[in-house]
Amino acid sequence: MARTDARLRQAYNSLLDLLAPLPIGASLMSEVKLAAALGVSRTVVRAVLARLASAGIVQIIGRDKTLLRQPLASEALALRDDYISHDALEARFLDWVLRFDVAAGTSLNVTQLSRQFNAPPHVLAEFLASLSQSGLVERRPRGGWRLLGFTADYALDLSDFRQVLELHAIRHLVTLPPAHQVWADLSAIKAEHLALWARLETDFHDFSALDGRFHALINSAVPNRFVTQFQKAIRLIFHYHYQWDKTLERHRNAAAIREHLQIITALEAREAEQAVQAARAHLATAKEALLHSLRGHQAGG
Amino acid sequence: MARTDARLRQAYNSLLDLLAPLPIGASLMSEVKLAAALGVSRTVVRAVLARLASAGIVQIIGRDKTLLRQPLASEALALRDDYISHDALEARFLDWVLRFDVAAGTSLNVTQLSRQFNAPPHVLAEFLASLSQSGLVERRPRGGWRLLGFTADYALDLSDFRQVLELHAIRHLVTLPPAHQVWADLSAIKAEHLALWARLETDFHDFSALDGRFHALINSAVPNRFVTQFQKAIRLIFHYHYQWDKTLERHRNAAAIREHLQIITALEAREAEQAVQAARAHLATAKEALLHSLRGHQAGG
DNA sequence: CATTCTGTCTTTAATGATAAAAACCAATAA
DNA sequence: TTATTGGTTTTTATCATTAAAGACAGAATG
Repeated sequence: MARTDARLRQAYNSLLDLLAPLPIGASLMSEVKLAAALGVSRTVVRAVLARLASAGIVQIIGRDKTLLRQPLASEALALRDDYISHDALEARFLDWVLRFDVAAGTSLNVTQLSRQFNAPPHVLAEFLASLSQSGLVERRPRGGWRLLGFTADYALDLSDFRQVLELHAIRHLVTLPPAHQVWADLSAIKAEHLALWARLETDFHDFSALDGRFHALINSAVPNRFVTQFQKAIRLIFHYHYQWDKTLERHRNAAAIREHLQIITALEAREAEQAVQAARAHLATAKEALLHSLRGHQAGG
Repeated sequence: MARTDARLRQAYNSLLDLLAPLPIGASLMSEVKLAAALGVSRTVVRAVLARLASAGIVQIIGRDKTLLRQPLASEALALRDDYISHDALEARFLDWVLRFDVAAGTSLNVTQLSRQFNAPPHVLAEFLASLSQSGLVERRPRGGWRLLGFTADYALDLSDFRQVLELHAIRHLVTLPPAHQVWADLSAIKAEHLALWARLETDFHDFSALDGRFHALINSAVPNRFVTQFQKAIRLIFHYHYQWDKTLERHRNAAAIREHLQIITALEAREAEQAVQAARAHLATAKEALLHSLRGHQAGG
């Protein structure tokens, strides 16, 4: 019917915790300070105080608020199982889309998704709207949404676009002065690559995270909000695919580390063209791996 | 309360128009065919037919639907003033934002915007969510939205990103075979430039549209959905700014036409580096013009 | 007298109820 | 068989309702 009072309940319980160590007869802070302490608005604080007063835990006379008795642990208000966060929704939805073998063009319905992901419908609608910008999903003319799906075609466009941005970042990077932070970071990540190389037999799974940070570092040379935004999306999708395609994983990661090191070496020598060539080769490998994982997944079901 | 019956009303009126030329006693099509003809679902058609029957305009016996009498013009159902379309909303909102009637950082509330733009609140929420991807607007932690605004910083990022994409498109374009459609289009648009040049004294306002088509053509060489999407956003924003900055407009457009022609000439000669240099110069000019229009507008209020 | 605090009121956003529309299936007429 | 319709279920768009946030003025405190 209306907004839930989850916020009130949470604030109530938090205040009970704050009250527990106080002696009986102690006076509470002002409403404004309580609001700041609990991280809620004064309206909520007043509702909480009224509820505490009617429970006989505090007495409110004028602006004096005194603790009448210790609250019982059982007096905490029950919290309904809360909805998941936006980030969790994004992760679970992408996981579902990227794993789910739906034909491109299937229609999504908000009601079912909201049940599936335990989120209110309007949150899902908002989320789908934000996804529509990246072309994974689109609005149907009258009602509902259509999943365009993560097709091979989409993956190709994504890889190509990634290459454009990343080669530009490489070209830009070599022009940065030696005092720039990126060179220190590059040196550090080079050491990490060498360290992982030494223990690759056992820890080859760690490469996925390292790969993500390496590419983020390269792109950080271009402080552009659009580059950053795309980098985030690309990283998410590549990361998810890495999780499935376990074929030749160790071998593939070893090759990728070698490629990364070639790029780093060329960058440190300020050899722009050499770095670009190395990056081009590496991105081609990554694109191939993405398409391979896609084919394997689609074939497997 | 619930969904509006605007769809029913529109279908009813359309069907009245279809019925008008028919003689009395004529039989109507089947529900499915009527639905196809009116562009609505069969449910709506059935509701319309029921309404026509109760108005005594048609008689429905079994599956025979016969026209009893000519409908009067006054029997059309009144349409409540309909909400604006999604595209219109986008145009009006961007117009509002880009004109800087609001300071960057102000919080937006859906209710007020929904009144201002005559759109239901949830449509506005959906629209804002889709905008959040392009970084013009962001969600506030608890409720509401914040307008990040079209700052000089944003314009710089946008111009830089545009340059990355467009230079890539240029480099790609020269590698396309002579039989490719783009060369014919390029030749055609070159002629348009020369034609506009001849009548520039009077028609310099036509340049804005030509500029948009020229850059769209360049980018069409790269058939990538992300490039296309960004091109659309960039075009929108540059277009809006062109509309205000009237200082030296004729002079500026003349310069831009010369720059365009230089790019085209270099492309037609397959001189990649020369084309890139010309494009770089032109994009620098465009960036300067954008920033200039921004400063002028901010100073003006 | 300045500052802090509270009571009251207004505005706004999240949520459930609900009507309209779409989709589906079985039955029936052609 | 094939096309059409009746009945039913599912889903979406819209609205009323309520919780939360915020603003303001007046009261209380130091």
